[in-house]
Amino acid sequence: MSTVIFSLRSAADGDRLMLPLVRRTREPHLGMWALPGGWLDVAENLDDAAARTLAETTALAPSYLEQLYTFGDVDRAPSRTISIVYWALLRSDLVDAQRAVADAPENVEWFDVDALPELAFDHRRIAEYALWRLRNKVGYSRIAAGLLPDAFTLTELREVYEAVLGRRLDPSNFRRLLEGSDELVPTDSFRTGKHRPARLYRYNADA
Amino acid sequence: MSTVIFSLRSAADGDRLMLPLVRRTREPHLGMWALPGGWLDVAENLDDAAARTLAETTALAPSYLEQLYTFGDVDRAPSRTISIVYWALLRSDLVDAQRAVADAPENVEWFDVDALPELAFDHRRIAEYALWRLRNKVGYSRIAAGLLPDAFTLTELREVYEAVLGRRLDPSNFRRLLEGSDELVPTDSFRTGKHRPARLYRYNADA
DNA sequence: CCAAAAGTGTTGCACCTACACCCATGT
DNA sequence: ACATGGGTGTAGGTGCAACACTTTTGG
Repeated sequence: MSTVIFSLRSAADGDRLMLPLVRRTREPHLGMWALPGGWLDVAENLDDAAARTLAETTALAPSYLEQLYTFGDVDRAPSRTISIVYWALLRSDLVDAQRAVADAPENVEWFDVDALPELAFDHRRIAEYALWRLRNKVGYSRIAAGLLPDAFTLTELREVYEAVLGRRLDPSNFRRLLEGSDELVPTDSFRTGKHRPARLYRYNADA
Repeated sequence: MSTVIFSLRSAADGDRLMLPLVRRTREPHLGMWALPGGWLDVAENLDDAAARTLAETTALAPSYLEQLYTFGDVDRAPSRTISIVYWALLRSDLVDAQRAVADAPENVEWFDVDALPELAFDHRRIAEYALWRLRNKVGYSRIAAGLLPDAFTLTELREVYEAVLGRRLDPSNFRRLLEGSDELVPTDSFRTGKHRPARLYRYNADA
C-alpha cells in the first residue's frame, strides 16, 4: 500500500506542487527514492490504512484522500505483489508548521513534481498517473481547497490552481467562476498586505 | 476479484442495458445473486485475471475492460477480504451469438440495470458505482462502440447512448456531434431496412 | 501621485439545444 | 402517395476567454 502525497511548497518562482519521497532501506531497490507506504493491517479498512501509513511519514492528517489504482503486474517485483495506491492532499500551512516543530524525518524529502528523481519499482508511472488525476479533478471539483488553510483570498486560490495546472489563469474570469458557484462563501475578513486588501473566503461546507 | 459486465439486450421497449449475475453456490449468501468473479492466480496480472474470470462466466472476450475500485471494508464479509473489481463491456451481437450456440450456463442470468434483484455482500453498491462510471465515461469517450458490432448506423449508436444514459437524444445534434469529431469514419455500406438506407460507420482506429 | 493588486464590465466566439425542414426509400 | 426514418439548416442561449476599465491600498 502506497500513497502519492501532494502539497504546495514555496520556491523561488512562487509555490510549486511537490510530493514527499522516502529512501528505501531494504532490497530490492535499496537506497532509491520511493513513494511512502506501509502494510495493511488485518482489521483495518483501506481508507484507514492509507491515512495511517501517510501519517507515519508526515505526522499529519490529509485534507483529501482518494484511492488511485491497484497495481499487480507480475513483473512489478521479484514475485507479484498487489499494491493498492492512494493519493492525498496536505494543507501547506500544516506541513510548514510540522516542519517547524519537528526536524525533517530521516529519509524523507520533498520533490517538485516536475523534477522527480529516479524512482523504485514503477513508482514514477504511478506518481504521474496521480498527478494526471489531480489536474483533472481540480477542473471539476473543489479539492484545491485541500492545499490551503481554512480562509484564503481568491488570488491565493488561483495560485493553487496555477501551481497544480502549470499554467496561468485570468484573475477576473477566475473570480467570476468561483464567486458564481456556491462553493465559496465570503467572510468579513481581509488579507492586508502591500496593496489593496483582499477579501478572505472559505469553502462552503454544505454545497 | 469481481467484474461488473454490461451489454445490451433487446426488450419490448428497445434495447436495455443489462448485466449478468451468478447465483452463489456456497456460504455466505448461498443462493443469492452476485457479481461474477473468481480468484487471482499467482502469476497473472490483474487485467488478465479479470478477463479470464469474465470469460469463465460468459465464454466471451470483453470489448472494453477497466479497473473499477478495490474494496476492503472490514465488515464486508466475516473476515476482511480484498476485492478488486473491474467493469467490462460486451458486444451485444457476440452475446447473442454465444447464446445461440450454447445453452445459457446454469446459475447465470441477465438483469436490467434498473431492476436488479437483491445482491450478496455489497455488490449492489458496486454495480451502481460501475453504472455511474459507465454513464460518465460515455459522455467523454468512445466506449459506446464496445457494445456494438464493428459497423453500425448513427441511429444504432444513438440508441446505445440512450440505453446507457437512460434519456433520449436529439438525432440531428447527435449526428453532428459524432460526425464532427474524428472518432467515426463513414463506410461505403448502408443498412437497408424498412425506410431510407442509413450509412454505416465504424470507429476510427487511430483517433 | 504612482505602482500594483482587487475587483467590475463588455464583447466576441464556440458550442450546444431545439426545432423546422428537405430527402430517399419500402409499402 | 405517404409514412418513416435519414439527413441538413438555422436561430437562440449559455458559458467562457480576452481584455479594457475602475477602485483601493501602501509607499
